[in-house]
Amino acid sequence: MSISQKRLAETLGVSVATVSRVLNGKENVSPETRARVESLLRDSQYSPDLLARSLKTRRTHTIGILVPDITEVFFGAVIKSAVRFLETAGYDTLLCDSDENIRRERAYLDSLAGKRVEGILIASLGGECDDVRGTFGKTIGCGIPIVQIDNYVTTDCGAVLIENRRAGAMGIRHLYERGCRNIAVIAGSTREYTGRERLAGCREEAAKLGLELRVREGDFKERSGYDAMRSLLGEQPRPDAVFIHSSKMSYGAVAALRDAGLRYPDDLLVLTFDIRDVYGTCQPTLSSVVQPEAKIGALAAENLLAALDGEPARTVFLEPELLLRESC
Amino acid sequence: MSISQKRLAETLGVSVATVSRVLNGKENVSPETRARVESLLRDSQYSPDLLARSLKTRRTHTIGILVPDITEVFFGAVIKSAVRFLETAGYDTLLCDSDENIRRERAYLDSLAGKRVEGILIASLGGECDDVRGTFGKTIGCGIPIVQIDNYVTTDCGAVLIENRRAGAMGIRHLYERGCRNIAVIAGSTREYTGRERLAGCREEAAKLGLELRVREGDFKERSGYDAMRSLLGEQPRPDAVFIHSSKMSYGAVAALRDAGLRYPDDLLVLTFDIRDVYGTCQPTLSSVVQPEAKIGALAAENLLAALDGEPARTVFLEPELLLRESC
DNA sequence: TTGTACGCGTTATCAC
DNA sequence: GTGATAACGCGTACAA
Repeated sequence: MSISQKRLAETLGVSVATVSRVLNGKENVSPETRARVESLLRDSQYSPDLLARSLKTRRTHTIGILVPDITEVFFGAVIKSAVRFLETAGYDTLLCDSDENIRRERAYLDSLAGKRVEGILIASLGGECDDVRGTFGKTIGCGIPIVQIDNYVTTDCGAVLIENRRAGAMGIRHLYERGCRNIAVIAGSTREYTGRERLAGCREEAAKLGLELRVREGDFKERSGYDAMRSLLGEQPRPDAVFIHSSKMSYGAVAALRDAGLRYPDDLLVLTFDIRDVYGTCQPTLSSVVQPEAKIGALAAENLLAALDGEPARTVFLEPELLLRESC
Repeated sequence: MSISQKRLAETLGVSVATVSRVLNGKENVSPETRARVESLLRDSQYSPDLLARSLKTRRTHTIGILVPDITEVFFGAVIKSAVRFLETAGYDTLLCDSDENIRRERAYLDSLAGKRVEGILIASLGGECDDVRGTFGKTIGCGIPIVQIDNYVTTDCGAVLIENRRAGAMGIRHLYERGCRNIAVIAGSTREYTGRERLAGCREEAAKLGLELRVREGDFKERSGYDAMRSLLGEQPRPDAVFIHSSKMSYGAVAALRDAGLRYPDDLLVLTFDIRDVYGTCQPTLSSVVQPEAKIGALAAENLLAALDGEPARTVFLEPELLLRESC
């Protein structure tokens, strides 16, 4: 238990109002009393009760950030960027990891609302549309602005994300230009927006180029990437390129490739997603479609703060980038 | 703004007390009134004000977790484990990333105290001892129990961590047994406990074995690992083994090795820290001294909850483990 | 310059 | 079974 203003006031023989004034740096307090209060403030372990303060001022200066997996490198970068931006703007952050669990996502959404955050940045797991509308609906109904990142599940609030179809198309086009005509895709879950869109982009581009696409669907995690690649390698003819739609699935897929005794880019080309791997830990180095994480985080935060000022939150689509290394 | 109990009560023609009773599932309320309240509760977007509730009940059921870098794989695993444990025990979590910044660590510590968390799990950056005592002192003075993880900076509160000296000794011993007599160490910052202890363990074991140790000090991050390895390779004779004390430094060091045209384990053996790399992304696979992350997280959380019940928080040292793969 | 009093949304105590 | 009402810690309008 920390001491309260009331107690401070009692021991000092002044009123709580005076203590409060000193704490908030108000002008109308005499230098002597101010000095006395500040002196006591230093050695008595006073810690202002932010809950009570927020209750009174009706402001928390707090933004919630909710992602499916905090250990995903992409999310880590986005979060750090957003948190720095918000910190500069004087906002505190509440970080939540739903662990890819839609129930937990909802629980966190309720919890954040209960904590009276002033806005939320969310990479939702997004189910069916009406379902989602229901989930976000309650939060928005409480007057809490939301900005989506990564996953775009509803038009009811703003979003900052890449043009995922373009990312898919970009990958297929590149592999085609490298001479591949027998391309396989390991897609993320099509129950999620990013999974669907990236795959749709691939299909569109393939259709334009007159290509057949072999598709496997995973869940964005290592294991599903491993299994999908294994399954693809069991087919004849073997694909001449594989485009994998998440970083973790890519690592799994590369392991499956190696376990099958195959090598990239010799036996087939490999194109990944969200892998920068600056230090070339994975050899040969992996080419990848990457997102501007820092820009996404900062822009989403900026967008959200604008929404707090009443502006309708915008939806911004950024350009994905093709990071070419050795794998294709 | 979400609706309040008062408003609900008004529209229903009952008192706030009744609404509160229904919300808290108290028995003494008639079935009919309960039904009426619950009905209204459903379509009016009521979200209980957790701030007000905590202010009144003087409980937040919230634990703060503060680490230097949320993207570090080790911390990610510890956090997830701790959060799950706390969730099961009915506790909420406030996640903070100090970004290796001691000033930010202190700011978060104050902020968490202000938010009236009931306990804190911290992997501190830990400076000089008195300094630290000052930092934690205020928090502990407020009656908030702390349990340290990873870094052990003060005896004033409990801790859950590995026997870091043993981890260092274990690594040197293993490399010695593999025939190495010219071992180099890339240590973490000796201004941090883990950096100091791991290095001390190495030195002790080396002394026992009659070995000279070549030591470089880094800051746990990739770049410093790269630079340290480069510097080591510039020396004659070249070391026959390198023991690197963090995962990120290891990736940097491996890159430097490769850039120098050398290979492990042929040209020299490599032993890393905190790298599990289940899918063998880095080839040849890296041997590593690893920590039981899940156990650390759960045990630390359990320890902290016990401290909330008045038990003095214990300090627990766990065994590091040697994960042997191909690199040594 | 300083103090008194009120209210933020809850829960809990006490009457009825 | 239900309704006033006090209190949690804080900021502030109003009085003094």
